[in-house]
Amino acid sequence: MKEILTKNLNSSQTEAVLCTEGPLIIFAGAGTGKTRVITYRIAYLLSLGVAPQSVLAVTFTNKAASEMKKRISDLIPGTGANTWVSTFHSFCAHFLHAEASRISLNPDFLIYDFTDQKNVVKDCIRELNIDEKRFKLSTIADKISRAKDDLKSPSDMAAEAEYSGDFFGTTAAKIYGLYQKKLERANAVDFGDLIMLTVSALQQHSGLLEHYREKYKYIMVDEYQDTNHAQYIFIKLLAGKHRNICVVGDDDQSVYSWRGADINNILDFEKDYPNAKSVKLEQNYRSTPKILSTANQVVKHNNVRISKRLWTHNPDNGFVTVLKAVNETDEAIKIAELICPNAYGNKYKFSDFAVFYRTNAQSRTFEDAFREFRIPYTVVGTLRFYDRAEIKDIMAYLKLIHNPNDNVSFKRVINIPRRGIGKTSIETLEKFARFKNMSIWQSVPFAQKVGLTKGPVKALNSFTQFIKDFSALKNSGSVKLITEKVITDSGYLKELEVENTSESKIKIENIQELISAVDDFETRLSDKSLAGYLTQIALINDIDSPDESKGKVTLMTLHLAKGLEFDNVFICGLEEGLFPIGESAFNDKELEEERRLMYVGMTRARKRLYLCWSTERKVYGKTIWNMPSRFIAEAGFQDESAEMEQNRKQSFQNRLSQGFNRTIQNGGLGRGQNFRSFNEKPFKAEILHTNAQSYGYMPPGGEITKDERLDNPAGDLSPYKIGTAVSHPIFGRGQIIEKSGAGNDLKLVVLFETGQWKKLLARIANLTLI
DNA sequence: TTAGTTCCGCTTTTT
DNA sequence: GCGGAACTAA
Repeated sequence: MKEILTKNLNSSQTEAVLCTEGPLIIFAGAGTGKTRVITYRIAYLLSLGVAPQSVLAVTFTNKAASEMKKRISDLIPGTGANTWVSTFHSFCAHFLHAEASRISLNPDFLIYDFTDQKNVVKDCIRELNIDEKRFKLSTIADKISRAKDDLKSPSDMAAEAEYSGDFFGTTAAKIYGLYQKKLERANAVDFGDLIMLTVSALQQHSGLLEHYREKYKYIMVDEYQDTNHAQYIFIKLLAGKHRNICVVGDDDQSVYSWRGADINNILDFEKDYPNAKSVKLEQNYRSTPKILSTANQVVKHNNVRISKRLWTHNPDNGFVTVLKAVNETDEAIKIAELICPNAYGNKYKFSDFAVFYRTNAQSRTFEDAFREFRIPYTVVGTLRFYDRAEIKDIMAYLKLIHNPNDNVSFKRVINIPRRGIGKTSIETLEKFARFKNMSIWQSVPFAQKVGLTKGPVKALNSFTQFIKDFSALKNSGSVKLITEKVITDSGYLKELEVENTSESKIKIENIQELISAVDDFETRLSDKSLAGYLTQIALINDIDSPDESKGKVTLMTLHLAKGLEFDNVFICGLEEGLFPIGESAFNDKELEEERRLMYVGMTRARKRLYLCWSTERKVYGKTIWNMPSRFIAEAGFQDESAEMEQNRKQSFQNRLSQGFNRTIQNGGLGRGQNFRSFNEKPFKAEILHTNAQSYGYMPPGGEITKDERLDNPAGDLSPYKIGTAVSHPIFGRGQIIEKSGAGNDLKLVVLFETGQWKKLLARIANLTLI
């Protein structure tokens, strides 16, 4: 086994793998083979005879967990599959189910997501007669979540606020208190509770703690820089006996402090475990030296970090460059031009490109431009499958069948489809329920007594009957059957069919997809119960969509980019106020987190990295002028941006004089389209996501071939086109990105592979087409 | 009760 | 400039 390891690992990776006993911290820089080290380390442990059941590996995302599981069982077929690899939340959910009786918890608990949480908070704020304007839903819901991340109860929060004379905090604590009561009454827990309840169970029941400590002799934590206080304590408790704890992370990639992550957990690991061994993985296998040194240069500006320096043996064949645009549309067009099929002599697939931005709102401009340029793209992460209204509706029915006391779900579907049960009816009923300390469901029989009119009473009764009719199926029938019955018998599907709009058709499609996801769940998992399904869904917030990104350019926020890699990366909107965002530049802590986010983005690039900014940008419908982001200067581009300003001004003038025309001849739209029309929102978002094949443009497999090159604009007979790859006797290979003038006066702006930009007179530049 | 209209206020979002 | 929530009219 040792030979296999050393053959496939470098020396520090090997060192980390072989160190199995005692606390170990692995500082794993971007692209240094972190997952490889974790999986090999587990494989090595098993090869030493450690029982797979006594190894616990914890991650943050389901994606990371399943990836790790797969790689372990690839490495060790058979026993490898028995190691316990899961997310923090999923582990705790299992724990709470298993130990429910010991800690007087009803094991049928539901898991509330953030939307559910906000709904409960809303109820609390109204019930307590608190000014909704001053105490915003999401702010309070967030504050409650952060409190749980810090293992703070409502009274802890109240005491703290009291002490510091914080009125807002005092009120928030009141809301938190009521919120918690409501959750208990509905037999629901939120994400924060999963961890917090587990921690307190372990703290209060020494028998339990002893048992789990003994069980998990080896513990590994991935992305340790993202752990919050509760998770930190949880791990500390579990590892308290054998102390074989190995954490892996990169403080430079800590970008979730706003979600409670505490970077000090990783920075202080060696203080917490004084005899800890520390290994730094610094050899990068992903990026070119130029990209790495630039990223290093940027992150070096942070004060709070563990010093490290990434290096690589990779060939130096890429570049980092700055792209300056005149406005956000121009930014998108310039990027589209670089991506469009002419780019780089057909060397790349669309899926080799990624566009990162700080805020989701920025994606729209790119969607418009890419559509115009016939560039297939996929926007990652905007609206997740299980967050769609129609899916949440169906899920609410299922939750209600499982647990009728779930007020959030009750209120969600009581009038969907419309049953004539309005706001006032529900409010009266809810008030009564609250007074009697019962759920809305339990108060339905008293509807008439409370003064509801005939119609609503009748509708309420038939609704509760409808839910009750599932009671037999609930325990014995398949979840798929229940789901199908809900969809049809509730009239939900019917209403969508009658609506018959493009939106309703998509909703129906999504519902069908939900059914196949349920089917998938039933064939894959051993726990086929409704309860099992609901837990599963609460913790896994997306369905697998393997081919989603195939042959498409990826658009996403920088946060979502963590862990991924692409040959060509565009980081956009690099402007003060947008990235670093808002007021973060005035707060060292926040600024450093923004800078880490920049570092994360930069280190995603394998070969080419573009730092893009725009002098002018529309924000909330108003045009604003921004300074270039300090991160551009920190990356060492003070001079270039000045030089390029000249080029850009010139090129924008040219564009203006050409009336922004660009003709696409072999795409579906054969006519010249004016770029101004971008803002007119030509299609619905769903249509934007259709596979590019439907345009007759992308061949299967997503490879770009010569035949699909964009043609010349009509009437332009010059061989020099925007996007054409050329070679220069001195500057080497490059690509035309701007052109102006004609004939003897034809000027070209060429972006060379070295990253340099040059404006050349075509007649004397001696360029050759390649 | 619901449909239509106006008004507000906007980072990031692993679970 | 857009979406959600709150208000208003029927």
